[in-house]
Amino acid sequence: MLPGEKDCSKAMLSIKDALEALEGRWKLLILYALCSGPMRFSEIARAVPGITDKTLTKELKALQAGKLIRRTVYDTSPPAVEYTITAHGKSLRNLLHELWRWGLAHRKEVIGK
Amino acid sequence: MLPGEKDCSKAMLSIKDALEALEGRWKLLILYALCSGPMRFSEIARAVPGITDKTLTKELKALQAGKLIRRTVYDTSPPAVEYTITAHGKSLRNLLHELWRWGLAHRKEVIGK
DNA sequence: ATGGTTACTTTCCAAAAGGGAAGTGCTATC
DNA sequence: GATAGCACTTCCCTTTTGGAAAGTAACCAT
Repeated sequence: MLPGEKDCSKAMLSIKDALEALEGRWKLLILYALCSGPMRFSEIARAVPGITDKTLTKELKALQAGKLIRRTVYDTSPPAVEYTITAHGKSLRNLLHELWRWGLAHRKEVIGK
Repeated sequence: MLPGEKDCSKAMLSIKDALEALEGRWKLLILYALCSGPMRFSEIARAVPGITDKTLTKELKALQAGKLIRRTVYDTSPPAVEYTITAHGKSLRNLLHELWRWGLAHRKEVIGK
């Protein structure tokens, strides 16, 4: 920590916090899927291309811990479990939108014509 | 791939592209540091808290491959190497800003008051 | 001669990510 | 009676990530 870094590293630390909460290639995709409404486990698994059951379970737990989604169990049989995005999770919509636009541009710029 | 998923999964794939290009906890922090102007290797190492030389080297290579930064070598001794953010990299500024704001809110919401 | 700076690379190693496949307990359906 | 769906969990195994520390070649300051 050198002098003169204070303001810069404050923003740096906030960004670091955000990246820690959203780390990995799955969390934002899951949140994006949940933007269109509550979903059950198997629905999310189908909506997020390539994710395995095991990974989905883990990511859902992490998202709950970060208060980005809520888990509701309905006492039916077989039990139904619904995942809903929280207000805090919804506040990522702008970011998701930016990511979507940037991903499009990036594909044009780098991946191919 | 089920019917009815087309539009949704298109956005999903764009977001996936973006996440792939920006994966890991370091790339966005490095880009944030470079937003304030070109920097040399050791300057970036100092600006990004916690990163090691090895990791920095690797991430810089990935960022170059993704056309997000440019590497310029000055033939002095000892050699000076400068990293500059490209226009494509600069197009992430909104995203970085969103991340910064969201990180602040997240800390208040989850990590503690 | 010694030590420092620059921009890395290399080696070793531990931890985490994550895929595949199978299992679980219950129920609804054919 | 067999199969399928639900929401997971468990096991096994490979790959990836990434830290710590040392090395390197060239040069400069003391």
